[in-house]
Amino acid sequence: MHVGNFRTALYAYLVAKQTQGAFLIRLEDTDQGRSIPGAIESILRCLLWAGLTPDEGVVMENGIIGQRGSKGPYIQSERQAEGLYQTYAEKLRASGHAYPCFCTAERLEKMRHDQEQRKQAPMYDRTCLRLSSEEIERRIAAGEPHVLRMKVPHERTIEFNDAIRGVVKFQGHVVDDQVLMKSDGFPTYHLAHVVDDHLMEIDLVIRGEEWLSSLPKHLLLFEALGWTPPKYAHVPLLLNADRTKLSKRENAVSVEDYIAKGYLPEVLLNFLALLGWNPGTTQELFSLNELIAQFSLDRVQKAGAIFDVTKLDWLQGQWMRKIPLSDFAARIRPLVPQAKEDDGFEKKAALIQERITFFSEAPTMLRFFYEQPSVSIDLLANEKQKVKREDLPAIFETLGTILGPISEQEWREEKLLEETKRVTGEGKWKLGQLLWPLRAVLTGLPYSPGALEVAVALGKEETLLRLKQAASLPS
RNA sequence: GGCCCCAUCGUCUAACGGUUAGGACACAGGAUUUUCAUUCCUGUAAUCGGGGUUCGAUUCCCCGUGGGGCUGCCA
Repeated sequence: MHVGNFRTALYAYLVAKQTQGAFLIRLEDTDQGRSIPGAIESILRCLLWAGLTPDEGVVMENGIIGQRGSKGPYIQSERQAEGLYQTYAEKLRASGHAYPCFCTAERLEKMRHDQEQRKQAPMYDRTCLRLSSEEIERRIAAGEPHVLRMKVPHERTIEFNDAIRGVVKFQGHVVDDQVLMKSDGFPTYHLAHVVDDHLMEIDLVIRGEEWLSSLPKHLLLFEALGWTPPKYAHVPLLLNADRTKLSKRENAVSVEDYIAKGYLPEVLLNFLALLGWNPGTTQELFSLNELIAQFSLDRVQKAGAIFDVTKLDWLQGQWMRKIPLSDFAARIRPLVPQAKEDDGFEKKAALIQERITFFSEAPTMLRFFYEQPSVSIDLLANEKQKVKREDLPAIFETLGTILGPISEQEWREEKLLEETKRVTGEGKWKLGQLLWPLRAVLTGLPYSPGALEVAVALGKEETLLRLKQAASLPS
């Protein structure tokens, strides 16, 4: 699930909840060639993770996908199988709002190419609109592949009021005769959207700005079918740093990426809500319920927002301190990857770094122990490659023995400093990194982020709770 | 090329036509801290350009400029 779609889903959810409406999931899978196995599971999992549970449509319960609601099916391929879109396509054709087109892909390609050469806007030239009804019947009867195109009234001006953008106008003659039914019998998005949103009694459509230019087509279709269109809100796009449309190439754009990195659902929700919307106050931290209470479309920004995750880490820190003590250990624990028995520290450290990017200290510290011969002493000297997670407590214990009982006053800073300098060539910088986490774990004193990480790695949940209690956690 | 949308600090953004143009993140400096954390204080930093309208434009209008989206038998 793309973060941009996730934000749109959030906005839709918020409006649905604050207006006592239903948040509905419909699966738009009319392009058979582009269906990705497991995609719907992934999307629903992300929604569930964030607490955006659908009231109706395609739902997931106990990991099983099902459908709920009286206006189903909610999967367009199933609706297509029922001949639902075909019915309305025929109505449109009968009323003269659509016509069959037999043009081949090759001809269309050549046509567009020629139009571009002549510096014209690429648009269907209506060759097939001039076909006689006899010829049309004959070619259809002969089984010739064809599509159904909508006949856009060129003389019309289509005007509409977008909830975010206000009044927007289009001249009919610049709107292309969009394909409504493909030659494989599936509808295109345009037809499916109009038919389904009417049948499912959708009264508000929140979608990305990339749809704005096809809105006149949709409005015309609602009109041709004699239906009242929903309200529309076209939200601005999320952008790359260079202000182009947010892409996978330049950013981590999948919600699953952020889940894997250990960000809390509250954090992603809070972050995304504020990218393009603000309450008009100085409040920065919002729970889902607060968003439901305060969100409004008229405070959504018109300009696109750069997807800059810098603020995400700050939010993570804020929420880490905010969540209840009782939840804390349970929510942190699963973030630590299950390293294999024979994974070395390097591997483990890399895994941790990869998965918990906001705990920067621990991997370095683990590496230090791993590479530090004088600390590892005999314990590690001969088994460098075989160190297991299970060995960690022993290592720490050994360290404790070497350093003597650790107390507030008798802290063997000198010795460690000396060793650290010898091995790393650096001084206090590494020392602080090492001492505090270690001390915290060994003595149970709540202190550093490294301690948190070590405690997680060792499964010391009591320590986690103490750390949390100290309320001095960095992100 | 055509059509449509947009334009305030580096980023996210606030500002009934009248503010020293505000906040947050990031950054810099400082205080607290037996950590590179937290917390606190301070600082650097913006209205794309040009015309109007007005006593007065960030705000309203027009023209530029810049950026983006669409221009598929994809959504």
